Amino acid sequence: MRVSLKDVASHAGVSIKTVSNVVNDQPHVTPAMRARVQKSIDELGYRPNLTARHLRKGRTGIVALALPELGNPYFAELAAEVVDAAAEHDYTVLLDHTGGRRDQETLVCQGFRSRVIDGLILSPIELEADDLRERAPVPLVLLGEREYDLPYDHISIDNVAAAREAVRHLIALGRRDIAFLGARRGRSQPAHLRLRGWREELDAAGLVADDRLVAATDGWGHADGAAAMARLLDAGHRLDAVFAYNDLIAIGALRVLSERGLRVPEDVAVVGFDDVVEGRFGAVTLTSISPDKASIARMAVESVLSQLDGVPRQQARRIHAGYTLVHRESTLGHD
Amino acid sequence: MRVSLKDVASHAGVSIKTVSNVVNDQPHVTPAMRARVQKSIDELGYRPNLTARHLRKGRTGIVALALPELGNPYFAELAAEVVDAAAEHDYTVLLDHTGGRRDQETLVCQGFRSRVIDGLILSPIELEADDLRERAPVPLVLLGEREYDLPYDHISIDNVAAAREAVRHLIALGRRDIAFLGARRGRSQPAHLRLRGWREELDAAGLVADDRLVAATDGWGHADGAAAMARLLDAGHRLDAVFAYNDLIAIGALRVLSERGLRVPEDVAVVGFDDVVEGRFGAVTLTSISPDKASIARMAVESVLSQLDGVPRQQARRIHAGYTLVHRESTLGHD
DNA sequence: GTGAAAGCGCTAACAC
DNA sequence: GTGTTAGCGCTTTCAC
Repeated sequence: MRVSLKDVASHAGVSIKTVSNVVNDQPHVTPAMRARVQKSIDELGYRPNLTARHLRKGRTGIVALALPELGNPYFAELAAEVVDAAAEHDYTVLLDHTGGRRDQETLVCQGFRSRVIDGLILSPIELEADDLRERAPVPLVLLGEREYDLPYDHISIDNVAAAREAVRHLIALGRRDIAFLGARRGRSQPAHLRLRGWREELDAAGLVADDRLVAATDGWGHADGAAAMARLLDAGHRLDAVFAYNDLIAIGALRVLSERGLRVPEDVAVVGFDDVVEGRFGAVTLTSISPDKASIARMAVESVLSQLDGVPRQQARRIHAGYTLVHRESTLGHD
Repeated sequence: MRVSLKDVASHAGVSIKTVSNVVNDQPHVTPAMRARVQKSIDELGYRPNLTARHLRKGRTGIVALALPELGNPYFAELAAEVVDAAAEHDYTVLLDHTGGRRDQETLVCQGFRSRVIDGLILSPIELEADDLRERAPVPLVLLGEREYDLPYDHISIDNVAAAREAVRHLIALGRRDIAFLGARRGRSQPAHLRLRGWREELDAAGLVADDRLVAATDGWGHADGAAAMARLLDAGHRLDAVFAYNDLIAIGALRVLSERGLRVPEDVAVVGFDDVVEGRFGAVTLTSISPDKASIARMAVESVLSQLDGVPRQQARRIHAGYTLVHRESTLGHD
């Protein structure tokens, strides 16, 4: 049977309160008393029951992280950062994956597990503002590209600016026919941010943003990128560069390009988004937008914890994390 | 303020117990009563406090998964499977990463968070048997390649057999000088299983297991594989095949091979281990041992839950999950 | 500085 | 079928 505070108290011949004081490092305990209690704790092998503590304090020390999919290394790398950031505040992370499905995302927000987590960090894909009409039962922070007009903090990089920088880089290389891979198929959202950045930068450069060079995908994996690239090539449109929604799509495209005998970057330059490790080790390393994952994670955790301490946000904060464009072979050529 | 069972009870004009019965779907409640209580629940927006429930029941509904690193897609993919497997039993997953460091692994086992989790699934790297001398405070299941003589279930594929199959495949291709990439540098463990499989199969085929063709690495990432491959090539040993400890190392090696102008598989055939998605989309797709991640995850969760229901294991079970060798371009040649 | 007692929200005897 | 009550292990006033 497990040993409780009470057991320690009677073993040490003191009251529960005193033991509690020792356990919680309260100041007003005499050193002698502290030593005596500590001895009992050690002998009995006492360990505090966190569930009970949490019930009492109203906090669990757990924050949930709900991501579309762990299989995508970007999210996996981000999850690792969140775990670290949370650990710095003595918080642990409960992991969910929603599959990017609206029902799952809604469920997670509306208090699924609400009483066992202190807060939620969510990276939504399909979630709509309506799904969040009623206030989330715990502090909530949103991550990622989707934007909502809701009173929740939202942390992301400036997707439009980042996309523009990627396209600008391609244009500077002399490319003119720049495809976009990874527009969402069948989503209501009119133009997501990275696609908008692609369009804006092309417009700004006086080039045409040719919709025939926009390839939609069902998902965001390698296979989706490969399929989209193949479709574009099969359609016979001229193109000399590709800007992909993310690295996985870009890498899928790279594969098809090589199968078709097209050289990267000579024939087609490619830029991805996310800077996943995998992009640094292909036959052609991938130029990519590199979001500052560590600071995204840190800010997300801090947002949750500050909401926990203070009043719930009336006003959403839109926080932009940093990013850089990392130049690699897919736009530079081999050394 | 949050609404509790008591609030619902007084609102509906019934006792707490009745509300509890409704919430927990107990059989003996009249439909009329059930409807009335449900109405109050809905109006008040009641949601059960899981912490309190768990304190009472002694279970939290949470199982921890401690992995070396999420950045490695194998672990990320495995984590996703564990989340799914746990969900089928209405369990959720608390994620940890240990960084493969012994102190972290020990901490996790010895009850770090023990009172808030019902069980632990751990994939150890550096952990030694001594670190587990005193019984873990919750049901524990071990995953992965490390083997211990301890009373805990251990789930993995048959690493020796799988490695032998990989090497056998290489030999069948006519390769004779088969390198092993990814032996652990500076670890006490004399021969880990995949290395042993490499050696055994070479012996069985009457070939020499040349230790000069064994390249140690510090870690298990792309960069480690690239460095090891480069070292081997620089040393000038003749080799016509590579068997890597995992896919990431193999992919790093692939990169170096291509930089050096060596063709895969014509000059050097390569086999990896893990079958991560990434290996299916490189310029050269990667032949790999594919562990049945879903069943590993399922068995791990089931082991924890069965220990929770029954008596703690006196006898460890060593469970082997299935695997297959997936043939791809790195040993087959382009189509 | 230390002790006694209340109560966090829930479940499960047991009584009605 | 439904109500009453004790108590899971802890923290926290409030006395002493």
